[in-house]
Amino acid sequence: MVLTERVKVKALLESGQAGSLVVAMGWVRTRRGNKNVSFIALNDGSTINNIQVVADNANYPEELLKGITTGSCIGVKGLLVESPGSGQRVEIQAQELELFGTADPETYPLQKKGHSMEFLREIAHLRPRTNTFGAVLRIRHAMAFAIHKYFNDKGFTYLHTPIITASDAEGAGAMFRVTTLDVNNLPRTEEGKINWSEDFFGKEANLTVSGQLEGELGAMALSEIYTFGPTFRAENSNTPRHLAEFWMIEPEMAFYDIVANMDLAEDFLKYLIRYALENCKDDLEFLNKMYDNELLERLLFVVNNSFERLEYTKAVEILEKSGQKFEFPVFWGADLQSEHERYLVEKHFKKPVILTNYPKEIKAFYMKQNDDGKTVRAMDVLFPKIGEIIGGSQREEIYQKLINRINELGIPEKDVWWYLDTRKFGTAPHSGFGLGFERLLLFVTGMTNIRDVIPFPRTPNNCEF
RNA sequence: UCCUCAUUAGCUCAGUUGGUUAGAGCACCUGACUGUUAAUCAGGGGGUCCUAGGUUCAAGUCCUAGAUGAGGAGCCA
Repeated sequence: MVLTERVKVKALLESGQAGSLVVAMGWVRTRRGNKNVSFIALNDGSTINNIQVVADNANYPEELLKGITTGSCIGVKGLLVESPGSGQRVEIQAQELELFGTADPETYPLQKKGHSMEFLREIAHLRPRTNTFGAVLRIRHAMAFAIHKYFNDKGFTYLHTPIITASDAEGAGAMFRVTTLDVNNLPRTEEGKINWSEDFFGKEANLTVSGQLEGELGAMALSEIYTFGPTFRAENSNTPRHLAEFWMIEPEMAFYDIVANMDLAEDFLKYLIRYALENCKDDLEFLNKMYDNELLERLLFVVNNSFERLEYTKAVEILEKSGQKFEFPVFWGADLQSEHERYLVEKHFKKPVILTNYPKEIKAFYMKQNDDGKTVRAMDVLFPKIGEIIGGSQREEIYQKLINRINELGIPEKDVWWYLDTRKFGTAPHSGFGLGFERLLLFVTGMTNIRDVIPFPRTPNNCEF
């Protein structure tokens, strides 16, 4: 069988050109049949749907047929014909069968029955072969592509911010250290401290927790940029919404105020969800059927309704008047807890909410200070079930205000001198936000654990595969 | 990291107030069936009851510690 003759299953199912001789290759999902005939459900990952291969057993050696079990890999050459059976429009009447790789049914872990997500996480090297992960990974790809398309079409420049950074001022959480020093024999200074000047970069280095600060440098030249890359947080977070290694999209725009920032965030999210609805129909329908009957409805609702925009102060008032009993008290100045956010999104407004103008004490140093002296122009986009999907702000562009805040917080100027330079030379009003890619995927796929929307999740105590 | 719950066959789970030889469905193997759709039907094999201690005449079941997993919380995207 000639490999280059292969046609993808998706194309075969869509072609409807019955009568032509075709070659298909893929992994066997099930084989049924009797003494005379075998029905093989074949999948190559190009679509969630399988193509049915029909083989007359008499035409093939018993050894070959015996090897065609769930999980094995085969090639088939045959006639694409209209299927007499119900359940599929076309099927392949096999003329040649080639067994590329067997999968011993006694030891192959995947069965044709459904498996728990927990079990599949333990065999993450094989789970892409399941319907669920095939669907999730195709949707993940579609969303990554749509993100680039959206920004490209809008004239944004894709900026590659560094993954290794020596700046510890991002303040977004604990970092993973990057070093080439021998950890069993660390060089010491005369005071007995570790001598980082002997390390690879001549100073302490870590994996990035955010590309934002460098993103701002790009925006101060290219006007509109975005980053899309891996991000690392060494927090000991054990939840269905956190990963130690995740992907983040961070647009940063000169000449955008907080309102333009919100407009972009809302338009962006709606574009992505609409893109999924239009381009991942089969996969979404599968997920809707198998996991979450309200998934499609929820996606359509978000696309068709405007997000609620609300100031932090108003949110606190609503929560105080709600009569709800919360575990954590609500008062002006308190950081909103999950239960508060969930009440606003899922009970009060029943739609996505954008909260703005938070107290400056609970937000990062770089956020634009309001004239009231108390709040900053932060914005959090809150989604049902997911919580915070986007965090962003207008940035403080006035040098003196920014440096005052840095000093208040005790951030060493020498670490961020290059960041401060943007405010010194040709500063501009600007804004940006960060979208957690896997959190977006949680929402779009209806999966409930973030470890199930990334191929190989990294979490505390888990770095397998 | 804290709180709660769980861990029994390859997978998903049942297992009564502690009491004989630990069960089911699916998967797997064998056989039957001329077109099946998570095929069906009959039969068969398969167990470190998470680990280590302890209580007891007797522990899958009770107690202690640990490991692993899940949910909630915190941190955040």
